[in-house]
Amino acid sequence: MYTYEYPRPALSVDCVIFGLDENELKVLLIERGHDPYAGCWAFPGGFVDMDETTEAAAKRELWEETGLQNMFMEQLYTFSDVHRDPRGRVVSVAYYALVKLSDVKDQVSASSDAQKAEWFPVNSLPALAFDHAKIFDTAFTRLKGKVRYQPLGFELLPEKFTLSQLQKLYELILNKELDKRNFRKKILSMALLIELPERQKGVSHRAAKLYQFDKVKYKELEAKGFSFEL
Amino acid sequence: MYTYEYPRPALSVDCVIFGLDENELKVLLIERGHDPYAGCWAFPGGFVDMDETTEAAAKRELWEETGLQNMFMEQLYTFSDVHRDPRGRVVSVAYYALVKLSDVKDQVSASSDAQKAEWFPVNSLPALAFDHAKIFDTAFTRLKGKVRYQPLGFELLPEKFTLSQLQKLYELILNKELDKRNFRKKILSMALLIELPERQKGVSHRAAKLYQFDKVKYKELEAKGFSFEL
DNA sequence: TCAAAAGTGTTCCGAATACACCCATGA
DNA sequence: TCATGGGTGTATTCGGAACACTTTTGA
Repeated sequence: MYTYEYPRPALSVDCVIFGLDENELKVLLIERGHDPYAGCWAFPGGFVDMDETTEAAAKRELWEETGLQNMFMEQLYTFSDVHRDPRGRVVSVAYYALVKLSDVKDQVSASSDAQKAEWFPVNSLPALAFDHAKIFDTAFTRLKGKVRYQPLGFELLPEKFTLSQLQKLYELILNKELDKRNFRKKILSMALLIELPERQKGVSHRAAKLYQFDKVKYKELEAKGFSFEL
Repeated sequence: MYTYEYPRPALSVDCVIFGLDENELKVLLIERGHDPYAGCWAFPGGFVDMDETTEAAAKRELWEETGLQNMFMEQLYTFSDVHRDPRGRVVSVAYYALVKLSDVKDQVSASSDAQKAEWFPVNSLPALAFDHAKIFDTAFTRLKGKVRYQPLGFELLPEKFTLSQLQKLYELILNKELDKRNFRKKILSMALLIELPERQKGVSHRAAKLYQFDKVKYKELEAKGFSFEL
């Protein structure tokens, strides 16, 4: 057996979780109960066990701290500044995740009894612990970049959504207005949306058709070289 | 002072270094001198010291093992499979780098006395140690994806190059033929190439004009929202 | 004079953009 | 009946794709 006898940095994970709340993009933060940075807000995270991958650790921590699971999650970047944690050398592998906030909004506050968890609009975050402001910037930049050529948007919407909801989502993330007719033409021309035999309910105006993203078809097309692009 | 008293995975870095050799894209491999995987080829890499970032570690290892420095380098992905290293738990932060192979070809073999370093065409790699085949796939996929919307190609060419060299490079990486006139039109229309008052020498056909990439101008345009795209 | 690569414009087609009005619904 | 958002088509413009011949050079 071979072993390494050098001192090792500690290894942690952190998760930036995005959720769409009505007309605002939000992220989930945890209020730290003790030092360092007691009272500060931080992304959920923790240390990696010896028998789990970093991705498994990220999912476990998320489950433990927020009760969330089964969302879209992807590795973001590994942060290794020597002094990023005052307690000593900690290298952190960051992930970002997208959740259908409409489905889980109550769930989060209910299950995070020990710690205070809260959704904050991406444009008005409180002071963040460690280098989490940097992690957030990296995550948000990645999301903005990737949403244009990968169908990430659907991970943030409910299963059934209207075209206006979809458009608003893109306008929020890309931070620019889109033409309604052109947007619809383009998104429908990809033939990746299933039109449901249902409509919106309880709105005081004409009810919009509901659509669903056809994940199966997307996977097929993707394998054939098709690339989603907005 | 706070400390963590849990067992920690070891933390290493690995570098996939791409170089363009005539009409082939190659990567640099090191032959392993001892177990595990003695005699196998692997990407240069090593363990992260307590007082350096992973990026610094990657650059240091590269310098120690190959004598290379000052090349373009970017974090690729962090690999954390529990059994990726038979010696125990090792998490590795992988980087990829691009070098102007024409400038450094001899340098590498000269400085890597202790270990055998060799450039292999990306399409005929030997068996690789650990999960390095997976790391390579990730790196090559990233390169192919990123070269289209970031001016990475120039990192692989000599300072002064011809448009044909540039085109061949893109054809190699994207693995498809490009139309000469359209390619030139497009690349010149970006106005990011400086036409030098020089030409190719020693060729038995009409000598091509030499160009240089205008990095300064690119940075300016990029800051204004311009995006390179081939 | 031959071989080999450099260099150069135009036409065509499809996609992106810009743009304005009627429809359905609940209050 | 009014306010609110849902839903639809066309004309124009711009960029991408296809395509072939002349020029220069050294061997």
